[in-house]
Amino acid sequence: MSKAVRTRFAPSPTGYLHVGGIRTALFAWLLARQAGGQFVLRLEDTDQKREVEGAAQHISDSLRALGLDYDEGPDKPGDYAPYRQSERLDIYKKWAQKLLDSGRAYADPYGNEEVQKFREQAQKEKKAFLYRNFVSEEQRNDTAWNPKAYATGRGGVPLRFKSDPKAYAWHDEVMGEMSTGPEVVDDFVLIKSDGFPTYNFAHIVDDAEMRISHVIRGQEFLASVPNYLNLYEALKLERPILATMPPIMNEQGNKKLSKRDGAKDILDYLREGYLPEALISFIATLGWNDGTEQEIFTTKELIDKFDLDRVQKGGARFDQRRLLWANGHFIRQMELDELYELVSGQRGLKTGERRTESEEGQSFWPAEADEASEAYKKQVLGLVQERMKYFAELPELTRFFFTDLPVDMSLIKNHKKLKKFDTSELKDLLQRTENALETSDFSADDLQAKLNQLLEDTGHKPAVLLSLIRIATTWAPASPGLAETLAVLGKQKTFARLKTSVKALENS
RNA sequence: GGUCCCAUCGUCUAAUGGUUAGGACAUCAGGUUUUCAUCCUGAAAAUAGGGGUUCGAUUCCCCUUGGGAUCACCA
Repeated sequence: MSKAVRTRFAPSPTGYLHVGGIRTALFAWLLARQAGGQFVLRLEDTDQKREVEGAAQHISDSLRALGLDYDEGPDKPGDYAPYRQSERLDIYKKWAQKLLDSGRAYADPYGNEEVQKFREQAQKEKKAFLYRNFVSEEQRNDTAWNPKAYATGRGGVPLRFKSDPKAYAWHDEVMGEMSTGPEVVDDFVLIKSDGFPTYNFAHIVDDAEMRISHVIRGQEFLASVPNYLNLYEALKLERPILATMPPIMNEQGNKKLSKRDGAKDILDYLREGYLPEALISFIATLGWNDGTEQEIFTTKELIDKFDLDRVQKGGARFDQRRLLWANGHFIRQMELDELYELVSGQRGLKTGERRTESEEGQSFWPAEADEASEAYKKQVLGLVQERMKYFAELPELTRFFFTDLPVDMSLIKNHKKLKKFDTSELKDLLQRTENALETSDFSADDLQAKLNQLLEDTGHKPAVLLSLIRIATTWAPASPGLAETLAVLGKQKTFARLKTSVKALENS
């Protein structure tokens, strides 16, 4: 019988989450959900210096906003609580003692400065730095590590792992068969002088204690795996299934995507009106595909189809344009009522989940739409749905439906057809338009019929007449179809704008 | 420099010995009575290089080149 699937996402609370972290979390979550297992959030806050206030909340907000719900976590205690490493110091102490008892750990005889010198020496010799080359066997047997210094933050001496260097061959669910020689196994620090464990030690202990079945993480840890394998053996722990994710590269493709490269907070995408499901689909296909020609996946499909075997080994670049396309795709698929609620901030971006503070009640409508009725806004939204790539575009797409835009003659002067006409001719055409639409009931169908008649009567091409009317009634660089737009604007606004435009042409 | 990983259109990728090397994003050109977008049609666009193995290599092996990760009391 196979072990129950329990996966974890274990970030350190040092800031926000970007697509890289989210992808790791997503894949771990998918694995748990498809197997009916559990997904655990664990905070690796063992470096007090780097901890950022509010980061923990930010992380859980981000996961929740995307629908990556966790079964156990700092704010959702389960059988293996606590889920914050800073609250698990006793557990690491217990395991450290085991290593001391079995002679597999020792008190670090050197201070920081000395180690730094060793490192420089190794670098000068163009060799990889191996700590164990600088300690004697006698030093490595010094198990008189003072546990009293533990967690006091004062006068502590680091505890080192006494490694047993050997060659390893192991299987990685993504990378396949891996192998390394003994030269990469080293005596790393288990417990720092401040009494906190290192990641290298804490995660091994926690994954075992928490019964984690699959460890999914970025390739920055790949080189350390032999050390971990050595530690598993010393601890007599069964090792979990390992899966190494390829890096997500920046847009230039020359290094791993990072905050420095402008990798955005995933919540910023939500604030700009990207849909959680579009983000999920996009991020999942950054380094994974199901082998078919399907390009867009619902989260449900991902749970069904995701497979570590099909994760790429090489890095993939983050391509903003593809995300934009995916988001537009999801927006077009959406029911108008649902889209309206999201765009109007009537519900959080993630259905059925608690909204995060930052996005609660966020409306994307332009301020000018405040007084407009829901029915009116819905009609407007229906017209721009297929051209909106993300919600933050809504104001520029719809502002003219709610307020009169200033007359901008450059729209006519720069128009390739209209610029050839005298303003008096254009003015005349607008007046004929008024006459033609006077009897319309302002339904889109009837408007279209009247406009067709006008085209016939004036003998002008659509590119001339319809362009002119479109500009004169919106003064926007772009707008939806003319008949639909006028139908939504209504007779009153349409005529008011036509008159304004006639006057403007007279005065120009 | 040591160690490990990777290498198909600009980008994300399919094809795990036999295909005119497929799809999508982006780009360009046409079409859908105006604009922007959608949608449709079409175009251009790739197996890094060199050796093997094989009747036959994108695919297997080796070398070169290129790229990435790592070599912390950070994770």
